[in-house]
Amino acid sequence: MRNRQRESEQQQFIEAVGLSFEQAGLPRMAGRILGWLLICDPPHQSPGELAEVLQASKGSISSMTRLLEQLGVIERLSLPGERRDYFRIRSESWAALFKRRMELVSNFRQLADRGLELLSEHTPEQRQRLDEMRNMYAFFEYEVPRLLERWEQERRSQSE
Amino acid sequence: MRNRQRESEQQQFIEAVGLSFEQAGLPRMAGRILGWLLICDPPHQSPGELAEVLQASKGSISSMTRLLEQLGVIERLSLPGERRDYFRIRSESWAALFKRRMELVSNFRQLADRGLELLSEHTPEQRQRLDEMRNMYAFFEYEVPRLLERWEQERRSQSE
DNA sequence: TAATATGTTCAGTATTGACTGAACATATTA
DNA sequence: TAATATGTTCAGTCAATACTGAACATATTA
Repeated sequence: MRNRQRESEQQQFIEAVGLSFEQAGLPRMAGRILGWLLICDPPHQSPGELAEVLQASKGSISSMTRLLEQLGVIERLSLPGERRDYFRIRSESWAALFKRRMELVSNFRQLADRGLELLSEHTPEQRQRLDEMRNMYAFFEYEVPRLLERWEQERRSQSE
Repeated sequence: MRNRQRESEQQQFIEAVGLSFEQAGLPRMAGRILGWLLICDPPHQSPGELAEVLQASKGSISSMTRLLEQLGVIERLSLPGERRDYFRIRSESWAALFKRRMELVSNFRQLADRGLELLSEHTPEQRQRLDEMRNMYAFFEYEVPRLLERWEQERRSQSE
């Protein structure tokens, strides 16, 4: 009966996902929820179950699931004949997260443009810093969505 | 004499960069420093000048410039015959920042692998969530460095 | 050597925001 | 209707950390 060991490994995995989420700038508890939803059986869990497994308050589970839902990472699931709600990971979750992150890139490109307006009367040398910033973020702003499309295509052909 | 207006616009730009930096998970003051270094004249500034313009303590300037230096975003500059140090933006700054961010992608791919080990005895259906996560992050872990290379090439050909 | 100019360290403060837990809402069953 | 089961809201707590400011370090000039 290696159940203890297995549970401990699961807990460690959950914490690791939590920490990574925190590094990405999201609340740790949101990461913990996601960590558990990645390995739990069945793959859908009720708020109550989440609170118990993660030893968190119901309030925290409620607000973090709301956040994850808004981010497009999880979805709510209601089963016929059951009054409880469930959450599970959306299949597009990671692409959704990635897209959200890419908004920052667009934001930085806009900042560069704004800076260039400020220096509109200045010499090319003065503007070079902002030109480089702008060019690079514009490049990624254009190319990353294309990369995502390529990924979607590959995924589609994989699942056939 | 529209000097007041100009200064106010500069301050607003600095704050905007600060806020964007904060959204990206870095200290706001680091963003402010970068914001000013993007538009200042001359493009290099001493810690003292930074503290004055940004109305920040010398301590904060000292630790934030250290951080930005470690991140590869700015570099220290000492001019002959001057005892003061200066900071300016590195030309590779944005690529350096971007690469740093991409470490998170690699991290998430590794997490997915770790999860898959935990579910090594489970059915393909059970493992699907983690498979998708792994596949997507592995895709970007591979492709984004290629994109960065393409960018470096374009940049080189631009500056010729 | 003292006086000045410059920069760093670090202990302490202040602020932000994640998280808790109790009160409240809603639905279901008896 | 009361009793139970479930979920949300929100005021308050706590911890992490960005930032300040004073003490300290270092270098330069007189």
